Amino acid sequence: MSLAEPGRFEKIKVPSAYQMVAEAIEREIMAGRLRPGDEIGTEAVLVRQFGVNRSTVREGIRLLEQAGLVQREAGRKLYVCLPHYRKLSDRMSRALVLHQVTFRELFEAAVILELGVIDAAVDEASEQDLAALEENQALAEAALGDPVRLAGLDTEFHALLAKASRNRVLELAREPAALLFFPTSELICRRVPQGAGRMVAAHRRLIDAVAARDKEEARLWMRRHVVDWKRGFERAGRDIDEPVESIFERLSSVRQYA
Amino acid sequence: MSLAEPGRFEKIKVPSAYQMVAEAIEREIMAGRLRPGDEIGTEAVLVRQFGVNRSTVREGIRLLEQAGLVQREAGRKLYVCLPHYRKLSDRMSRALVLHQVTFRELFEAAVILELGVIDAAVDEASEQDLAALEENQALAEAALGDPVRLAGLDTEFHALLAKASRNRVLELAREPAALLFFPTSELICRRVPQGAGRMVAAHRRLIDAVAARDKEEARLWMRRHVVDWKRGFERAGRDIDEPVESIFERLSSVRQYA
DNA sequence: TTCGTCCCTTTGTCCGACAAAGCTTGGCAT
DNA sequence: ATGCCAAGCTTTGTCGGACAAAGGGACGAA
Repeated sequence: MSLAEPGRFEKIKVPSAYQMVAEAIEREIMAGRLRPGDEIGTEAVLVRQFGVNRSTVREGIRLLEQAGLVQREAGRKLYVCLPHYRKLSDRMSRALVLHQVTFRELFEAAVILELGVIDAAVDEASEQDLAALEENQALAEAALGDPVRLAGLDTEFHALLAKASRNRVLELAREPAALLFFPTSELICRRVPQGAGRMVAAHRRLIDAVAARDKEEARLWMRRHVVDWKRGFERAGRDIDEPVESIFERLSSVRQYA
Repeated sequence: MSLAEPGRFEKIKVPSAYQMVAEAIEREIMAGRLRPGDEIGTEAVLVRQFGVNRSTVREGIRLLEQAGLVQREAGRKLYVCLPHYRKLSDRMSRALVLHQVTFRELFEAAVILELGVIDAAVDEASEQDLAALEENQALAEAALGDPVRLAGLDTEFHALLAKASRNRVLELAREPAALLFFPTSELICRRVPQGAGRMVAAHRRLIDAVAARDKEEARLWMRRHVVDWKRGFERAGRDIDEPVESIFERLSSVRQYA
């Protein structure tokens, strides 16, 4: 029996060399001594600096690469970069799927998050934000018969609203749920005849309310919009208490690690 | 000029072998053919299955390891595991810091998220949840003079509330912000004399309101509690519009990759 | 100046090797 | 028979070296 058992002392952890390489570079980044855009030396340089083998350096770099802290440009130079929201959100979404969260959890979180977003968006949206929303709306009205395209535009619509909120914390908080939530709009638009029309109509009202800085109106329509999703989901014959994993296959992007 | 520029064609991506190894294993996990707890073969087995070198397999495994999809037990067997919220949230928090979000963004998101949490907690909290909150409260009352301990208990209090909401989507959505938000309570408790007392008093009211299933009361005190944080923050001489990176050093956990 | 070619650098992959730490097995003492 | 211990096998972490492919730069030709 060699497993650590609870007791007087903590289990001693011996960090491996590749972990220490990753941590060392990460510390430089978090401390601001390496800034996004800066180049990290070549593998050969790192080998000399850390005094470990190139294989070890490479394994360490893989950790940072996966964390989104460094990136290779076209298979070449290695440089520091800001972890991109989308990538992080993808990971969170996968975690939610693996934890078998239900559509109900997703729905209830979406109500809270999207209401919060619309509140902030009414206060903060700029002309550019409104223009982007209008453009999305125009595309959506032209795609009323295409569920796949429409679902994509719905997802984008809410992402644009989140950006208009000018609150990146909120933007990041809602994204994982959104990535799982809105794609099911595709299912709804296909199965429920009036679904697409109601969705686009709600978007119209939301844009107008944001433009008019009318918070009450905006909240009202956002609530209707999200509740519509729930109704459509049930009308499409799905159970709101089923785990989301059932529809996840189509989401798994091929270029997860690219 | 070899950089891909926007134009007629998408950039061609050539996935490397180690990425394909990671993706292949990830697909098995996401498809449910490998379940949490299952063992993944030894490196030698993977070498034979994928027909690539062990170094390549190892680099692929590093990606999965960092993604939290696989884990090694005591440096030995490799097995599939559920990505843990805490680890994902750490990563998100770091991203927020690197993106230089401000305390204002953090504060406004916290208002929305914590109000959402308390709403759900009032509906869903079980006896066990309440017992855990009471225990936390007892410890906090005994630690009124210890800012560090108190800040930790405050963070835990809100995490317990989130768990009581029985909504894992919400729980995960709030955690990254919480990891940055509540630790500053330490600063407040140290600098603002009445800070600690007000905090513990608010927690008391929150527990009671949840126990009484009184949503209005709970929302009221949660709002006061969070606004108190903001007031304390300003009274401690900090600017709400400064980026959070300024206080991040103490958060960077040493065993990020362990 | 612009273009194409050659050469050097760097990455991705492969091969082989070895020490340390787990696990297994077989023998030994009780 | 049961329990303990040591030797041996397995697996991981690390190392050293090697090579093809692709990027980048220098150099010369048009």
